[in-house]
Amino acid sequence: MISMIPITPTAIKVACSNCNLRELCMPMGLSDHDLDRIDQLVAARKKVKKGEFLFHSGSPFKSIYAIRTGFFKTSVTTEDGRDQVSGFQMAGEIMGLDGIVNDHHACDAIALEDAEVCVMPFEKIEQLSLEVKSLQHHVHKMMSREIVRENSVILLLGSMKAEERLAAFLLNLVQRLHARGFSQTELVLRMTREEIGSFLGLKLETVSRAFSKFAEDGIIDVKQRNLKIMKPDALKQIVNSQDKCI
Amino acid sequence: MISMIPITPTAIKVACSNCNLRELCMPMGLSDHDLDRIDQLVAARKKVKKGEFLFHSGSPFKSIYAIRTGFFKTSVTTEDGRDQVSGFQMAGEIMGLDGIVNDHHACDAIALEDAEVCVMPFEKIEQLSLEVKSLQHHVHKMMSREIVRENSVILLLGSMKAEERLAAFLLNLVQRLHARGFSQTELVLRMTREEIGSFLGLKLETVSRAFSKFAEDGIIDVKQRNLKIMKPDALKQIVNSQDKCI
DNA sequence: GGTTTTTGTTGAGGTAAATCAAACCGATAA
DNA sequence: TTATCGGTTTGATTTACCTCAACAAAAACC
Repeated sequence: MISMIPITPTAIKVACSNCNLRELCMPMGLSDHDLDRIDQLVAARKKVKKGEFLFHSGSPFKSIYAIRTGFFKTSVTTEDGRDQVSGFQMAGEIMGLDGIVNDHHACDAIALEDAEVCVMPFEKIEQLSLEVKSLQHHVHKMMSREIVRENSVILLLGSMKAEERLAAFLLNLVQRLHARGFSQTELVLRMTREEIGSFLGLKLETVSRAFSKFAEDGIIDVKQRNLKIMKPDALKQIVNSQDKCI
Repeated sequence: MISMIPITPTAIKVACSNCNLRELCMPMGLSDHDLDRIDQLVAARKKVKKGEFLFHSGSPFKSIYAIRTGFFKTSVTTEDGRDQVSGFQMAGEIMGLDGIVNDHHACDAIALEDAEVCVMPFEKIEQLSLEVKSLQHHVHKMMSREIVRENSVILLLGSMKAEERLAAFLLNLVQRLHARGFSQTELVLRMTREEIGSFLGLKLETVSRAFSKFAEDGIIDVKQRNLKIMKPDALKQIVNSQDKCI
């Protein structure tokens, strides 16, 4: 689905001004002058094949990346080798912001399907932010958005049970896809059950069982990675189903 | 402990330049000129009594806050009323960055003991960031640091079991306290078992049992909120104790 | 000082999710 | 066609944590 985002394969100019994802990664309402300058932010486009790393945890931080096409996962690792998926990213989303503090990346970014990203050297962004106020504010917003996103993941991991987590995850996925012009009800899961489980703090068997349960209840229709949400409201209710007995 | 940070009660000038926490919340190596301007960032100091809110989730975002003295918790809430502690903050740390994206706060901030914070209007910060490059970079670092911190919380919640979580939590606490000049081994817990549990995604009974277990094993010495770490290495080993059987 | 309230500990039993294990499916290749 | 392989489903069993409950110990309140 993601890869169906229309791009004109000929004459791709490395420029944000004619990018159809502009409103997702760049500030709006820029003057022509500022727009010209913003175009210089993207040093290059980079293709990343399915399964390849965009960056590794610990590698030097130079740039942040905006996804043009494709789908990524980011994962964090403990000293003793445990790792966990910390997020899934789709077109228009930004990766690499966690590298700023210590000048090296704090997570791995791995493509779950063939992808293309815009490479934006962070030095350049900071340079230009000094002059284009709306860009500066946009950067702040991107980072704040990531903080808020992680807040909600923390809430999910700390206070929800298996089925609630999966329901919240699915709703979040379609919501983001819908914002990109895709269906509100149908989607293709780009990740394995194990990766979903890792993200949700569950084992793959538990994820599978939750899928089966939802399907059995007629809430969703799953066939492998193809998923159709039959009763969105039922999903929402599952998420907000904290025992309200009292 | 925290409240023992020496401050001169007389003639407190609202100025970062003579604040002993400067190196924690502000960039270093500023020229005198820039330092003068930074001093203007702090609009006011604000005292927050134990149990009071510094800000509420949903309330309009205007400022971020640097803790001068005291100890806070932040907590996030689901639609259906579940809430969870998303972090504990101590002197020199910043709160409120999650408010930037949507112009309203995304969590509650509650003082766990009488506290004092520096109120820094974010508009002012952005304004001054346009001119003081090191401040701009500092803001980016603060936000990135928060992203990385949350990453590690996600890892904790998603992949560790009860005792590992508590051990990681305690180590993180002393490490931060130590960076502020306090003991590496002794600390006073500013929060209840329930709040620790909420943060760690556990019930208070589980937290209490884990404490008792650690004490029984001679790893720590707990008496109410007073805690002494007898074997830091044992704690570290518990954190990194993913079954390495194979 | 005593009384209430809050906070913390400990035990017994129940349950959601993990673990272990087997079978299944779809894709790719021999 | 059959074989292989990664991913998925499903069942049986175990276990870590939760729940419920009683009690103890501070802290707070009058």
